[in-house]
Amino acid sequence: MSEPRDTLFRYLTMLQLIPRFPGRIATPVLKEKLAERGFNIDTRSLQRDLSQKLSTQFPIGCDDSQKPYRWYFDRDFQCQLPALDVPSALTLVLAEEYLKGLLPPVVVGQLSPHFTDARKLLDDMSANGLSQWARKVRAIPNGKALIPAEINEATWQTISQALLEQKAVDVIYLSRTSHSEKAFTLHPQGIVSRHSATYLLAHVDGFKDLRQFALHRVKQATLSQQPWQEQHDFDIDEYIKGGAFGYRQRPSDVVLEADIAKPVAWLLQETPLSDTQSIEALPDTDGWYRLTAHVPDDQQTLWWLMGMGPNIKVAAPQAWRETIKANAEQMLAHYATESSSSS
Amino acid sequence: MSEPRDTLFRYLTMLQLIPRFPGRIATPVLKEKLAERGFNIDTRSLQRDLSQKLSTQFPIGCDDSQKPYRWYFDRDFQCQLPALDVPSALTLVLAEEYLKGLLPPVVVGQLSPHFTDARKLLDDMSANGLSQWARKVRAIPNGKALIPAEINEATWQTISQALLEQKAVDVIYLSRTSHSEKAFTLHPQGIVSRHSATYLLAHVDGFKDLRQFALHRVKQATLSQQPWQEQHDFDIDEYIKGGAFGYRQRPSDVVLEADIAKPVAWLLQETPLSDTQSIEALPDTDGWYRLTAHVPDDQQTLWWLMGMGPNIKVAAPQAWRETIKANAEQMLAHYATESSSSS
DNA sequence: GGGCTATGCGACGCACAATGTCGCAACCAC
DNA sequence: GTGGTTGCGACATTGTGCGTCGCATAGCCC
Repeated sequence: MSEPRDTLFRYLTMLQLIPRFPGRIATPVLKEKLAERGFNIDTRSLQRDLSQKLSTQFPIGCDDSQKPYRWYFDRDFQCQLPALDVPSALTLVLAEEYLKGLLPPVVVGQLSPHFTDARKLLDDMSANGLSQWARKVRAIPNGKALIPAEINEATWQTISQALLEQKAVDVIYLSRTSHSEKAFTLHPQGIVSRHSATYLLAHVDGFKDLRQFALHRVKQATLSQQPWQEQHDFDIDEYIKGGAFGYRQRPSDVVLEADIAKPVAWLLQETPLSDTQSIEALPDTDGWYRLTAHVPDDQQTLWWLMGMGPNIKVAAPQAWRETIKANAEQMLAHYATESSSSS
Repeated sequence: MSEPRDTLFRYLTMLQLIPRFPGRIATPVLKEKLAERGFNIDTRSLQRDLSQKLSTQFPIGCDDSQKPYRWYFDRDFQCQLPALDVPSALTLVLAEEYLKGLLPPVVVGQLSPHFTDARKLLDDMSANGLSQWARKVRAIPNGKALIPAEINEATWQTISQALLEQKAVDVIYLSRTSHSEKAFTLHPQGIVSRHSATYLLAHVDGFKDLRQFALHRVKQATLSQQPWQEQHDFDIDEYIKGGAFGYRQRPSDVVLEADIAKPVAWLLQETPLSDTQSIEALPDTDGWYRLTAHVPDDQQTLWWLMGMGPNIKVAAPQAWRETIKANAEQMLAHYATESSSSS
């Protein structure tokens, strides 16, 4: 079934099968994969295509140190098939600004071909002055950006691959005290990215309990020979809600009632707390409003409320009110004692 | 210069020049653009390629209601040239989870071809059970996720394009009080995305001052005939630092000194506040540490400190200490009065 | 309506590009 | 050495990419 017009398509398939640099693919493997997809082609043709057609027109390299040659794409080459349009490129730029503070640099780096692609498009477009756009677009992160924990590129590659392909990994892990390195075989069950750190949820080989491993403390990771052990009843959402990351959440929502100052009212009118919120002006107050909303009963919401400081007075639920009050009292106590006896 | 092996390359260029659906491109325009890029080809060949080669192998549509036919890609088709690898796909999934809470849905939607691509890869990969990965990966946002303000897709397209191509726009804008719609001609100077709302910074036609326009209050936007007015000395970072978004920042850093409880110390050891921070255990305290760090003197940092509540005691700078103390006092005052009057 | 232009499309034919085959060389394993 | 695997140059054949021509259709202007 070597229909003639297949040529273009076959080239495209080849280009898709050749991985970006850290990866490589050997000629016979490529032939095999092409055959799987219906392109039965002679080995010789493949060789010709690679060494004469593709590698002269594309940033494709060849590792000819071993005999079945290995082919790979330049690390940062990228080509979108329908090219990016302007709005998408702008969105990518915004996305990058946000993600830089949220994900470890290496992980964002994983997407760098996309981002550079977007930047190039924008640069090319405003032919007059280059990088005009860079002076015009900003993302202001939601909270304070801590410095994301560095993780090793190879680690990320291995761990993410192991998780998704359901394999075990052998890791060398730096324990929290930072003094002892230990070797484990882990059975990955999930990944949670939170704040600026990323954690692998896994069983240690031979144990039943799930533990968290900070990826930036993994010194080395390789796919393991051990068969992967699945935890059948694992539910990552349950796990998180269970409080494992300090985000305990009771299953049900609560009704939040609070008085809020004008700036908060404005903010919430634009970006509501929930889709059932109501805000009503309070009479006889200097610009205060009554807020009612169904919100999840979790740590995040409580923090947000506390972050608003004196601009918000929580009336219900009672528990939150108590917490906030106790919190303020404690803080005050700190500063009161500290100013007199600051030892 | 019709070197023979150009064919593949020409096809690729064509595929890049054909825009995704909302856009369309007419055959003669395509010919023109190809010529610009060095592909001088007969119109007939172009037509043949489009109607016989590409549109049978790719999700490409044709609007033949008017005579110069218009061609376009299916709305959600996407093809990465070096195909996505597993780690990149996983990163995209994480990125999407974060961005959903940060950018308006339509803007994230702009990237949906990328995300669906990633999901498809992951689904295909774990051939055994579909969407395995979806049960294994979570991103926990940094702060409380408010509901992102909805904006109109056409609005985003028009505004972003106008900003980047330096054009004026005619908009119909719903004023903050939500009752009156007004028509303006705006001269876009920048876009700021913050929390879950996105703002256009622009001059109103005929005025010199810069104003903020929330994109979700723009009811309609079209490119204007008016020539674009630039504000030459505009610097978006200065503007933001000036406090326009409630993030006043003094130019210099300050030295933060504070006592922090053990959990905070752990957090900061993993994801530091700044690259100069030091954390030392305090003797004779039950797990408290002394933190010293150079941090920017901005609202964000102050909020973060306040968010830590009683787990952190700020010693310097003095101004922050006062602010936090005053804050706690005010809050306590709220609850003290309210608990006596409202219960 | 007539003529002009722009566009799409079928047909034709030539040149040359794509591909399979063969033979040889290099390398590796045993 | 021997056999298997892979890369590569050469060659012949096929057929396809592409320019060209002619015709049909649809506007547009006088």
